[in-house]
Amino acid sequence: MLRSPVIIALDWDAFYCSVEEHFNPELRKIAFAVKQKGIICTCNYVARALGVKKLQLLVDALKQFPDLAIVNGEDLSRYRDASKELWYFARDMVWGGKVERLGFDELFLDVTDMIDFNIALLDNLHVPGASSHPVSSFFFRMSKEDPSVGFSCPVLTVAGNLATGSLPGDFRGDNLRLVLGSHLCHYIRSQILDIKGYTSSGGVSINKTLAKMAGASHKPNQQTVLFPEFAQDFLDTYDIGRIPWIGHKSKSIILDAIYKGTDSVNHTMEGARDGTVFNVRHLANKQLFINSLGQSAGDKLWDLLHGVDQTGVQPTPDMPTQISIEDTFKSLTSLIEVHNVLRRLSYSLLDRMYIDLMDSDGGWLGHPQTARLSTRPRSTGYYGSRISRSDSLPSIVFSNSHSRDYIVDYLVDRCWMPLFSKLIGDAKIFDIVLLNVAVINIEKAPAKSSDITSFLGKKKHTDNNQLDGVHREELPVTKRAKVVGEYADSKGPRFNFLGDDEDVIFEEDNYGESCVVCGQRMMSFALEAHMRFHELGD
DNA sequence: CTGGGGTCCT
DNA sequence: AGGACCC
Repeated sequence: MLRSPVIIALDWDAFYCSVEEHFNPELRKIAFAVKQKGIICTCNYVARALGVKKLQLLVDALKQFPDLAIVNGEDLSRYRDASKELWYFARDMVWGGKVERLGFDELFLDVTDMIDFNIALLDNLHVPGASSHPVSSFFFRMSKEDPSVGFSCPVLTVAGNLATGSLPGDFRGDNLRLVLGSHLCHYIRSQILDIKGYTSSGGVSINKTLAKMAGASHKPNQQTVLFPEFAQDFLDTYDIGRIPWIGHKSKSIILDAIYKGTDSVNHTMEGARDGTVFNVRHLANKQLFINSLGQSAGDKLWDLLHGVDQTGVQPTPDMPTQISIEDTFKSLTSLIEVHNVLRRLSYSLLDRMYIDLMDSDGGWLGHPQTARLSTRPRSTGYYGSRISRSDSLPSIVFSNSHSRDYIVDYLVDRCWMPLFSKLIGDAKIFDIVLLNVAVINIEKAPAKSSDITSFLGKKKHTDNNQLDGVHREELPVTKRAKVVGEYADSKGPRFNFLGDDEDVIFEEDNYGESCVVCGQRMMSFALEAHMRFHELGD
């Protein structure tokens, strides 16, 4: 018999606020919001009770609620740290570590194996011929090895809310597995609250989308189970735009396709078209979805309307696939301003790389291959659209023998500024409201091994790619010996100088820079004044 | 006025 | 390189 997965969706309540309350418990009692620039990105439940909204403009909220306390949340470090801690904590409880993170505050847990193991234990208690399991209390085991690790739960009842308010016809098969899932969900949430101090909302169902939507239906600090026999009824009342993975664009395309040819006067406003799942299901069909959205997306979204979500839990890797730092401004119009911002962003980016890509010994766990610079021009395209340019990332960022200052200067002048020139092209005048620096294409470093020869044989090619010629020439010869020494110690690859046989003459200090405007070479510290010269001159 | 991040697909 | 989606 085909068994459905058991998926738990967890969502930390008002996450940024919870983190701030963790640092400052006084906040717990008052209405406060976390702001980023001119917007309230989230607020605690005390504030929500007053009517403060998420994503509300800060000025509007303060007009309406003059006493609302405001915390600046533009620096995400605290939230990122807390997010990682909670993710690891949850992951340690889930067999096989099958936990996927979505944003900073949501997790998907595939607990199918844990449920199946415990269902087998429950079945051993089953009396043949009896219509249901005879036990009202059951010890759910959280460890295969240690039978004393786990929790007791009443297996004849569901923990938390029911998505449609009704119980399933029977408590066997997949339904029983979801009932166990609800108790597991409750236990995991209790552990997270008791040990980490964070409340959460939980959803339990047979796939990620249904679990996520179930969890969102009762907040905060609650959980909800959605049995598959009620999934369609549950979904049918929702607007399609509220189904995860159906965004504004897809919704618009779908409704356009359905209402194509109807009187546009009557349907100028989105609200005039019925976008409920029920309505869309009955007015459209799979072929219409595929025709308007393409085979892949059409197929996927049509399935979603029917509670079918084939995407399993994809365990989030320890290393991110990209790291980016950005800032927004009213207006940035001069190279010197851009230069200064890129400098500041580069320090943050380097710090992030040290935190996310290094092990405790200072060895690199992964090497980004590409640097990407993104901007948002003031008023071209729709709001939020970005343009970007990328190039290979100078390997000096992996150096442990250069100062942070040196590496940042190098990055700004040799990487970000040239990319910025490429971005603005021939235009001498620009107006930028966002700058984002990112390192992407992060290649996982080979596992540490004492077997140097096999390691070299495998990594020779990529290591050669990783080392750009400029940097190779600039490394002082004393560093070269040091790096090779570390290499032999198998601390993980820094630079590969093997195969580079000829002796290179290194300059004492080769830190000259070229001005991106006129190409003149100068020391980095002179660049700022030089840029100002250009500003005044033009 | 309209964050600061992320992932995956095309 | 951009665009869709998520938070």
